[in-house]
Parts: sequence; C-alpha cells; structure tokens
Amino acid sequence: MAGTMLGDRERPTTLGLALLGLVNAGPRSGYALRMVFENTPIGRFSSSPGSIYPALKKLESMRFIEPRPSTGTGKAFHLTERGRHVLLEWLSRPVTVDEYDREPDVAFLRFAFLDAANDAVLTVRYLESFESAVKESLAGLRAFLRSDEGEALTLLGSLAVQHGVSARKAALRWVRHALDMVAMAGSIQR
Amino acid sequence: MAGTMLGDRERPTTLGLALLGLVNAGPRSGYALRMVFENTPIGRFSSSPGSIYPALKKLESMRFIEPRPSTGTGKAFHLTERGRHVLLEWLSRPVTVDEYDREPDVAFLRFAFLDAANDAVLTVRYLESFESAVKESLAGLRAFLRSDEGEALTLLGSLAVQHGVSARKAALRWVRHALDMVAMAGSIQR
DNA sequence: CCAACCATGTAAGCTGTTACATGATTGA
DNA sequence: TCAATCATGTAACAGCTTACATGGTTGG
Repeated sequence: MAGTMLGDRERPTTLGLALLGLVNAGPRSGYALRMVFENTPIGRFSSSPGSIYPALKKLESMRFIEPRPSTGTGKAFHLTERGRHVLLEWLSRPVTVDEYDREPDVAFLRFAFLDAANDAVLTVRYLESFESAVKESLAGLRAFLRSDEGEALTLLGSLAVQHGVSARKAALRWVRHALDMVAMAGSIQR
Repeated sequence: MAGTMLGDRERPTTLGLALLGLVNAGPRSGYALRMVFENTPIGRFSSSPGSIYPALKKLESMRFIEPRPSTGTGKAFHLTERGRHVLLEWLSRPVTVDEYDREPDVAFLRFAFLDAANDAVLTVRYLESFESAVKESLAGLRAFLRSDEGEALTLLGSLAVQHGVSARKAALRWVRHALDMVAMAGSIQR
C-alpha cells in the first residue's frame, strides 16, 4: 500500500489551485470546470481538455479532490479536507509586489475565491496586502522614471510606462472601494 | 554546409522577440540585456542567466542577431536583416482581444518597441487595433455580467470583475491619449 | 439517424525557470 | 587582496498547451 503515500509533499500548481477554488465554490465535473474557463473571464488558462483533465487527475492523486456520484448521471468533484486546507493556505498568502507585477490576474483570482472562505478578517487583510503591493509597485515605477533608464525613454516607451502608472492608481482606488464594500457587507450581516 | 540552413523555418519565442526589440533599440551584450530585465519594469521575464543566454544562443543560431566586437573589451549583439524582419512582423501584428485578455503586458511591450520602427502610420494602426481589442474585451465582460454566471457572482467575484471593467475603461482613455501624443509628435516633426 | 454537445483522455513538445557552476575584471 | 560586479553557461524540470483520439447521449 505504498501507493497511498504518493505525492504527499507536493503542492498544486496555479491551475490546480484555481480548480480547487472552483470546486470549493460548488462541486463540478471536469467538463463543467472546463466550461467555466470557456465562458467566464478568468482568462489565464486554456479550457482545452488536455489542460484540465490531467490537472484534475493529479489533484485526485494528491487527495485534494474526490469524485462523488451526483444528481442523475455523472459524478462531481468535491474538495477534501486536505484540499480545503491547501486552498485556504493559498488564499491566505498576502499579495506581494512580485505577484502583482508578474501575474496581477492571479491576485484578482485569489480575491474572487476568497469569498468562499467567508472570513471578513481574512478578506480585509488580503486587501491591505494588495494595497501595499500596488503602492510599492507604483513607487518602483516612479523611481524608474527618475532613473537614467527612465529619463532616456522614447515617446512610446514613456507612454507605456504612463499606462502602468495610471493602472496602478486605478487599482488603488479599486482596493479602497472594495474595502468599503466589504465593511458594508459585514455591518449588514450582524 | 547543410548546417547553414538550420532553423530556417523557426520563429522566435516571446522572450526571443523581446530580446530582438531591446537589441534593436541599441546593441548590447547578454549581460546588459539581463540588466534591462533586472532594472526596468518589463516585468514579464526573469533576468536570470539561465533564461537569457540560451535564448540569445538560439537567436544567434537562427541568424536573427550576431555578435560584433564593441567599444573596448566586450562584444555586443546586433540585429541582422532577418532579425529586423521578424521583429517588424511581430510589431505589425494587430492587438487581438485574446492577446489583450491573456497577456496585456505583451501588448504594451510591443507598443514600446514600436518606437524604434519610427513609423507613425504603423503606430496609429497599432493603437487603433488596441482600441478595438479593449472595446471588444469590455463588451465581453459586460455580456458576462448579464449572463447567468454573471448574475450569480458573489460579492468579491463581482468586485473582481468590476476592476476588470474599470481597467479596460482606463485603457481606452490611455489609447486616446496615446493617439493624441503620437499625432502631436508627428506634426512637430514636419 | 445524424448533428451537436457531453465527457474524458494521451502524447509530444514548447517555453521558460531555478539551481548550479565557473571564471575574469576592477575598485577599495 | 578580497569583495563586488561583470559575464556566460549547463542540466533538470515544471507547467502548460496543442493536437489527436475516442465514445456516449440527446434532441430535432
């Protein structure tokens, strides 16, 4: 029975974690998960079967999800306790400048999944780390503009950087708005 | 002499094209190119030697760049005619919704490189395709919001989508601003 | 009965990264 | 002379994609 220990140390990939987030929001079949990637603006990942099914198999072998018979014909994947645990660990990570700069879409995806955790404190902490990351990123951009390389930018180059600056400003406004909305939802609930 | 035909069909990867863009802006050594990734907000790629040097070797074997002795000690890579050709082909591609949605940073990077082409017509065409792509992407997001999946969004999910909407609106404003700036620069030059 | 959709899978390969090594040059 | 920076490289592999296959179910 050595097989039951297989993959004990392994952590899921980003695609795997995204699948965990979706399964957590509601048990689904592989096909249903594909359709989410196909029909929603998650964007980052391909909806092709060659992407999703191998990832699901791996998650199952790691015992983060398990198939259970569902309504009518098919089976749906459910999150296991272990699966819920790694998902929450992922969602609990603070947003770093590096994440925001290199894969901002993941930072937003994690935020969207955070809903299922239903933990206002966690959500506020997440948004605060988000705000810090964006501020730091913005400061970095401005420092670059003052550097030698920044001063030497061509017209189109500086326009591209300008977009970066305004995108970060917009993200900061969004964070504050999101914090307001979360606070409102919290006060309504009690 | 069969070796001279090697890699004739191959097209560079995104990293390769980014390197071509940088080399086109000014001949540089591998190390200097690494430092660009390290010190500028290009973001997308790692500045580690294991990324850049193999990519440069491949570009050289494809005869898109060639090393030439430069000032003092080292050598610098220069773009070949073939290299300039593939770079321009890359920069001339219109921005598609898919590119904007999946890797917006590449769309901005290509724009910044377009400066070296020094072709106002090309630049305007590029920005117009950019605008169409963003408009289409925005329309897609709004359609999603009106769909079943969109109506069923959780609070945090809809906040995440809201950010997508305002990011796209900001991008549209940026495109118009960029078009203005390009027009101004054009009229000044004559 | 046939097209469209539901549903799942494998094989091959591209792209890029991390981790590991190595040595030259130069300024304090 | 010794640390920092310049400079280049390889090996292993992670992570995902495209292309290819296959078969069941269902509604018109």
